[in-house]
Amino acid sequence: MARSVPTTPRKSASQKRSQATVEALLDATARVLTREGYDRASTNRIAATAGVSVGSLYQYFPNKEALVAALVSRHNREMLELLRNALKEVASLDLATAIRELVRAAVDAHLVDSALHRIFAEQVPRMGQLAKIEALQGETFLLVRAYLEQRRHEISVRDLDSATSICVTIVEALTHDFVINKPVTLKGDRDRFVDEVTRLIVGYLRPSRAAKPLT
Amino acid sequence: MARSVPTTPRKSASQKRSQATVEALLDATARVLTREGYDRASTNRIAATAGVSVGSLYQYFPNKEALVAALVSRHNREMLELLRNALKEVASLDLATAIRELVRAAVDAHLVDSALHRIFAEQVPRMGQLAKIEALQGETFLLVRAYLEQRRHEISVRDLDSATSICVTIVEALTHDFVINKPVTLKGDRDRFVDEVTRLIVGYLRPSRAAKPLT
Amino acid sequence: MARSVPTTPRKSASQKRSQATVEALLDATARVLTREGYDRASTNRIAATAGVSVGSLYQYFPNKEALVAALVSRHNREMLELLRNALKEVASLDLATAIRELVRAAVDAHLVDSALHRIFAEQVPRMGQLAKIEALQGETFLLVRAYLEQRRHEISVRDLDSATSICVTIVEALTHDFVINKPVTLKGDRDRFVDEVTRLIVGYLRPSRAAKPLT
Amino acid sequence: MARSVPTTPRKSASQKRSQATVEALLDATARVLTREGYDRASTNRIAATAGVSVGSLYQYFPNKEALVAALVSRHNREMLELLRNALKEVASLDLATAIRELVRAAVDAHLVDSALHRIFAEQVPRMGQLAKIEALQGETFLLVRAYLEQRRHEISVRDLDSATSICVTIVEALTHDFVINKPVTLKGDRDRFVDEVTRLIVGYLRPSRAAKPLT
DNA sequence: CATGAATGAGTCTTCATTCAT
DNA sequence: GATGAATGAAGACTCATTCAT
Repeated sequence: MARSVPTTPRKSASQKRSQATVEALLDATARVLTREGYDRASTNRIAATAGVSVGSLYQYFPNKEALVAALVSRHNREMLELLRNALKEVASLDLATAIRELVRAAVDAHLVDSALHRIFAEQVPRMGQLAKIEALQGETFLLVRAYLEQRRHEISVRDLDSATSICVTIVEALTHDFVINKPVTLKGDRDRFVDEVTRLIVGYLRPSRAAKPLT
Repeated sequence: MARSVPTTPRKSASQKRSQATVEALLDATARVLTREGYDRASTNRIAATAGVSVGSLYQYFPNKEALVAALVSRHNREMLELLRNALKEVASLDLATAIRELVRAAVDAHLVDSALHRIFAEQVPRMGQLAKIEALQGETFLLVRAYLEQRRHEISVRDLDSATSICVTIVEALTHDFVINKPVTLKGDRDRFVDEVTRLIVGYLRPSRAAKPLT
Repeated sequence: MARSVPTTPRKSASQKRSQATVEALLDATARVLTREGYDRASTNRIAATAGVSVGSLYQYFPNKEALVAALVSRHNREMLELLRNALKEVASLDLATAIRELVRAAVDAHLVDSALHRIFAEQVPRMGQLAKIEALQGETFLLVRAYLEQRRHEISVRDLDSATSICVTIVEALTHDFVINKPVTLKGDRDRFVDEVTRLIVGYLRPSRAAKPLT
Repeated sequence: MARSVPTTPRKSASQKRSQATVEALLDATARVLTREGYDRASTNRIAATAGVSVGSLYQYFPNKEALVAALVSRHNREMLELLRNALKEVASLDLATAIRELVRAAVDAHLVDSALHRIFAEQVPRMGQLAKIEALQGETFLLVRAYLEQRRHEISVRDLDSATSICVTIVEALTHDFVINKPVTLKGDRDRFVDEVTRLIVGYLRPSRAAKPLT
């Protein structure tokens, strides 16, 4: 495909141009999405916001869904990055401290672009290729599951899979609620929130034998 | 909403017919919503499904949003009803058993019409319906909060508001996930699911003093 | 579907209205098609020309293709009508005279709306449901075939199917050419044209035994 | 079109490259046209298929129309070539045998690239290409007319122009139908088809005196 | 009150063509 | 000359809503 004499700068120049366009489109999508909501985010509006023609948009994304999917991917990648880093830094700590740090990281992740995250959670139809949203959950599951595996000796639940799934769902839900709705009861008190969630998770993973009969 | 004490039989008759039409429209909305998704649920399609003209639809609902809002309300009422009943039946039981029953009720509530519930959760917030959904959360919060208050002596958390909020959010998220996504790890094993969630909640509300140093 | 008290005038009124709209759309399609050509005939333009909104167009025709197909149908029906009448009037005549009249009818048929016919022949893509264009050929084939069958004794070709097919194709092609291109050689001389074609066809169907060795 | 006597080798080399590009573009156009149809044959797609950039396409052809026109020309040239050859080989034969060979040649001509020919016949007239197509008809007319002139003594029709026009139109129509639609009645039986058409034409050009009163 | 035909703004998407590199 | 990114006008089609009957 590359013809003769395609001086690298040329190719790289056009590559850079393309990439800039794509970047601009994703940014515009995020902006329009958060400012106008999913339904009012038309491809024309997005292109205009990106300072690009609709034609260019369709040069890079086959349809609106793909565009949003790409943005979701990018956002997910950013959030996962935070989780990965947190897991690294936490590797040698004891469970409780580690969990606390991880919860803190979860809050940070949700703060990356909470408005956008809210749109994703509330408005983007989970259909077709947009199932990518769930992919985040999948990756998260695997990372957390690996971590817990490694801390197996500090954990007393039997089924690690279920436990992982539960923890991930819980932290996601609570963090989301905390960041998005700022629940009246914890309004902004981030430390108390982290404490509370940590206690919840640790209590679940490492129930003291003293835990009384449930019947 | 239902006018009280219909005076003349004639009036009541027409009221009954109206009521039936409204009912038919809501049913049709639910059907179309679950079968076609929010985006393809047009008022024309809904009216057709209800066996009514679009004109009639607009006789009863000023716009599409109001129609969906009414359906959300109806659905919420049904789910809350289950919760209220469960709370009554559970009043005299000890905390752990009670929680178990309440979790079970939560699953039942999500099974009332899980497909519809999914649509509401994933697509409806696009509209101004957040209010309605939050209203459900609000009512739920109040009911649960009242129940926990009454069991205060069995609960060792300090801030009952936070605890309520956390419990409600958790149960909602886990139940939703369980019903909608049938997580691989618990696929369909409802009893194990209920056990696990119960243990989680009880452990959180009534931590054994034995829960030792986190460091 | 019919509700109570739908006084026939009402129903018929709206039926009349609908029908008028459909008629207007088909007329507009013909006009736009002949004036602008197939490619420039957009649904919006057609609707505008019909004095109707695009929405109405799509109320009656699922897409542009269907609209054109309906017009083709209508046009075909008109042309076939002429053929049917001619066949009736010709039933008792001898073959040669009959053929002459039929050729004349073919010319008339092509003159019904020759501009439109030209567009159909030259510009309408023969794809999808537009295969209806060929349906005309099919019906024509059957009618002519039936006629020839009935005149079997005056015809000396062996395979009546082939003969029918050939006659139909020939007459269509020549008539089309005559009407559309007014070939220099016969410019407008309709009687000479009819004579010539008649001689051609009759010579083919009823070759005199005297026809010399072809080898 | 090919410049004559390329002087310098260098120039000739680049000319050869240009020529190759043009050839590639025409081939690609034919491929895309037959595979996708006229409507979906975009210049971008054609360029891509040719392994060339759109820019290059526009270097050689001012617009899409010119590109298709060139392809039509090439195709016409190929078909005419077959006709010319057939006329040469047939020069000394008697009329009936000659006609038979010419009809055979017509079928061959239509088989050169029948898919492409179909597209030209059905879709291309949409553009200004009618000229090109009529040019083919024109050339064909002249060639055939010259041939018939030369066989004047074997032909008993009066107006040779009309006769030529009719023969050309007939053979084109029948052959086209035979090749494209494979009429049920003659499905694939090429020899019978050629026989039949030959009989038709010869009967028309050389009617035996025995052909009786038409009245 | 019911009906359903009509409306038309607004969406997504394509494609011939240009032009900076 | 070649490249291919960018353009934007234009087209097909949908749908919430209105209103004459």
